[in-house]
Amino acid sequence: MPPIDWTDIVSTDAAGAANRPAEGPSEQARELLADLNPPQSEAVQHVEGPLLILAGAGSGKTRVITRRVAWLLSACGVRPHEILAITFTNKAAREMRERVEKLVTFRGLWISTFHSTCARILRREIGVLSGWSRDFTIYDTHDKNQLLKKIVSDLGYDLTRFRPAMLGGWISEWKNDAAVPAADEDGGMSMEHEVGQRVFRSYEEAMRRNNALDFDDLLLKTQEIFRSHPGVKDSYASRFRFVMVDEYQDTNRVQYGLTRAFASAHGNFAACGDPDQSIYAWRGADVRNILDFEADFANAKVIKLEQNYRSVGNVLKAAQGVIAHNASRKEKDLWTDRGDGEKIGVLVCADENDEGDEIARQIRALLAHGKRADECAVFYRVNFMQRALERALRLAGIPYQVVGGLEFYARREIKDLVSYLHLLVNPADDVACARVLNVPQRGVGEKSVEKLYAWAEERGVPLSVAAKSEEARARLRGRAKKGVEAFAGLLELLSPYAEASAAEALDRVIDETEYYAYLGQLSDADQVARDENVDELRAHAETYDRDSPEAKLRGFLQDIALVSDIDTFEEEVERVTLMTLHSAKGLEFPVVFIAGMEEELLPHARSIESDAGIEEERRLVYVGMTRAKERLFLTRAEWRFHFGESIPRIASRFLEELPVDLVEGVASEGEEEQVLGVFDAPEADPGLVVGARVEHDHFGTGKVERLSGSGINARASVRFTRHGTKELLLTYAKLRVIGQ
DNA sequence: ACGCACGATTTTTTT
DNA sequence: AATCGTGCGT
Repeated sequence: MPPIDWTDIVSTDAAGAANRPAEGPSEQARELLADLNPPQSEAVQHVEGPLLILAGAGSGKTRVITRRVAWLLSACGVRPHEILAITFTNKAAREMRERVEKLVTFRGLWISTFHSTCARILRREIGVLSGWSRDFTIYDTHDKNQLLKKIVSDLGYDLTRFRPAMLGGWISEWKNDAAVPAADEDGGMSMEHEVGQRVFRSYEEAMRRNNALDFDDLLLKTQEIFRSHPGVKDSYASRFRFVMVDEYQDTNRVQYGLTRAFASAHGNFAACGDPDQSIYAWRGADVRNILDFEADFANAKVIKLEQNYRSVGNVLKAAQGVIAHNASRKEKDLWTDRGDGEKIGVLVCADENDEGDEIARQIRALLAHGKRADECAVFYRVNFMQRALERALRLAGIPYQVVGGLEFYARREIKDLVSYLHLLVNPADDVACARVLNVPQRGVGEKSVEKLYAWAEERGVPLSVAAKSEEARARLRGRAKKGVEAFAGLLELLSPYAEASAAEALDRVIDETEYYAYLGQLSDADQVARDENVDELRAHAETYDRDSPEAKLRGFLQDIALVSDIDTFEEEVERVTLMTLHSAKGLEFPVVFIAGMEEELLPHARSIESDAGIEEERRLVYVGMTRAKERLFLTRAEWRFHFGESIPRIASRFLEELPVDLVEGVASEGEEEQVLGVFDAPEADPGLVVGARVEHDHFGTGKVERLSGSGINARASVRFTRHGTKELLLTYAKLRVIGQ
């Protein structure tokens, strides 16, 4: 379909066009509907009023959303800046933008996550809240824990009893519920909660002093501004005449409130989601948001998308067989007109290494049958399972990429450099300052940092101000004093670069701190990797500058604060993908493996006590299974290495919920493991040698130029008379030898 | 101030 | 098994 230039359709009268009734859709706009089924088409053409799209797995949801955006722009005279589309990840946002761009050309459309949207709004509006400026830093979980650690020890509590991560979890819960912790049965507040409350208060004060916001704050402060300054809210609400939220089943109450605020002026709100794929209740997502949609938005139109275009019948039926066991669930009829496909492979393995090897073996067989590595994915419940799988794939020589796990931006060297950058833009950021004060080593130890902190706190000024103050430095002596002086000089030198482009500022920091030299003297096993990571960060910055030249360093920092694991996932590369089940949401692969189908892992031990917990785990399995287009394998191990010891495992209850007739390769307890049928490499034809003339069903006759690999990976390079040279996998391409 | 050794603790899932 | 934090010795 050729791109449509919406400016042509909307006409020259840009200001008035949006308020006029839509003219009949053009020929080109009609093409947007051509290949849609009736409910999809209806959803795309819905313009005014609330709309709920209940989209089953693989039902073409993304296609509907992108088409609807294109439809609004090209057929309804809506201007791009009047649309706000919220996605679950930045990656989804990027993809949606690309897909809409293929249909219509536009500028100024807001497509991003809740967090990015709020960050963007706050950069403009946060001035109305006292304490924060537009240069605020976004603290990630690590930064937050650092700050909490300092607070807990300043307040004199025991860090092993009150772990920062645990307190951080509580604080997040309290904030999002807008509630203080509940009292105990006996009416009093437990010691834990009392400490928690105290830490909470200190934390909030510190965040204000540091001009910092955590992930929760991004949403909450936006909401707060909308409440206290209705004018601000109205300006956004009237601007965004059309609001769309994807993955609505995974929104929390604050996001729900924000959604209502955005849609308050026009009521043109479209939500899209699937209650069966709600997998984030543990971080506050509330399925009621989607279940109560019709009650919340009067005259809501509800459209169900029930045709699955993704999976073969067996995959879909198996997934439905599992999800049907959820009691609290609305019935749904998903169907597919693709064939049944293969049965679901269930593999029982000895231990986690065997499980990895088994998966690697299956993948090699699939590769031999013509699949590409990037068509395969392996999902798992918890990150630590990644290691055994990686080991097996590496041993088998199968290229792979891991999504998430050890995050790029969590690495030490990256954190160091990014902290310098944050400090330039936001000198009040004490967490960043404390981190880099002695990086590279300047002889400034813990004691000296404490002295500077004390001086700063007496005056209520940031740590960086203390470092720059001669008066504060007078409290130090010797090497420490010299070191802080050097640090202050460095900050002075770097400060103009707060206004520079991301790459310029970063390069300046790297040069002035002699960061590569520092990494060099760091006697460290993964030194090379650290260098590479820094290079990668520089490349990131350069790319960012090129893509968004006006955004500069500030924009870059905001961007990288909000990247998620899945955002770095590359689909174009020919590699097997390893990721958690949570990351897999919204993706699809021809071949899917789900590893670790064991009790206490899937369902996870921490979810096992409550029915709600079990049901969420079941939905997680459902999400994983429905990612598969053609072939699905579920694996489990009978022993697994955990906490340094081998532990016997029992099969996941979800395996028993699979419809028996859709499963192959099951080994019941104690029985010999069966091998699934696909893998045996056919005997190689002895006449197949370099120089042999061969015939292929598709490419006709040709001559063998080169042979490589062996067994199921044996390949031949053949120059065909009519089709040129092709590299063929022998187990897949049936070559007949017809002469020498 | 810094390096090393020991011991504790860890594993949900993520914006 | 591996990381992280603590405490001790230099």
